[in-house]
Amino acid sequence: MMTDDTMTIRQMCEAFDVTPRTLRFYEAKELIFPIRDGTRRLFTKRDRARLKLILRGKRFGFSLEEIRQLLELYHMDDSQVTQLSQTYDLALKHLAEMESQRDELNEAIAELKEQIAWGESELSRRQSSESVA
Amino acid sequence: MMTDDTMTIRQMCEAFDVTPRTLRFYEAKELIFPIRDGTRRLFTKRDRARLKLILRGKRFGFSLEEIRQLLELYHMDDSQVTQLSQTYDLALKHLAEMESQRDELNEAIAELKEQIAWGESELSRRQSSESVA
DNA sequence: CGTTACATTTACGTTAACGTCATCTTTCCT
DNA sequence: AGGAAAGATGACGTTAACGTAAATGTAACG
Repeated sequence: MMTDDTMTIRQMCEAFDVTPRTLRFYEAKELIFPIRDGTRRLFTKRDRARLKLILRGKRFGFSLEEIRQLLELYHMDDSQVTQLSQTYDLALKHLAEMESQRDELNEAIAELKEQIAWGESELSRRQSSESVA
Repeated sequence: MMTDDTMTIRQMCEAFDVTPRTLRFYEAKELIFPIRDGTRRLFTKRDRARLKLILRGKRFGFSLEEIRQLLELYHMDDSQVTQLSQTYDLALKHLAEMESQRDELNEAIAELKEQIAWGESELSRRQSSESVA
């Protein structure tokens, strides 16, 4: 098989819409761990799963460091499950944070919708009086 | 009345848990417009409403510049309603973004819950075998 | 009137998260 | 073989969002 399930840095960039710099940066920060083919990076399925979570975390406003810690929960090799309970606590904290963020977001959406409705009425008002002016 | 509905910078800081530097910074960036009593800043009800929206926007990962533009929708003096439709479009874009963010957040919450459940089962497994080891 | 206590302005410092060269191998293609 | 293309490694630059320190002003209190 040629497709031994790894991807080059270019393929990763296109697949996830990031730059090579970003991927190298994430590796330096120990968020992903591409294997090496000589000097080149090869990204595994695990790296892709992690990158997906990283990008999502970023959209939620988490820092890379926070994300790095959360990734420990998702990708725990059965060996170093030592800090599991600690990681578990962290996950619960994040869960609570995300749920409250969701609630607040729903609230904000409702308010924004109200404002938009007001804007719509204003727009139509101005349009109907336009011919008069 | 002593309480002419304005607050000092200290009161603001305690009320919103921010530093003076932050408030001055937001003023410099034209996100809030405290009035002056001589050289001192006095924050009005309008400033407080805006600050609340600013802090919320930040929690959702919006930049201060994005927030500044959104604030135009919430605080539009009937005079310069000129760019209303432009602002209105921006609000719709943000609404869509927020709704999609909410959906994704719900998805992430579900996944995180799954992981936490897995973590729980692992923890109990390790605990039951602890006496054996 | 002196001294705390809080404010203001100015300006340089800091951190996160990359961007942007410059330089050097490695690889692939004809 | 020999260039073009892709990848790697520094190293310095950049932006946002404040932090922090210095110098100064002013207001209230005993």
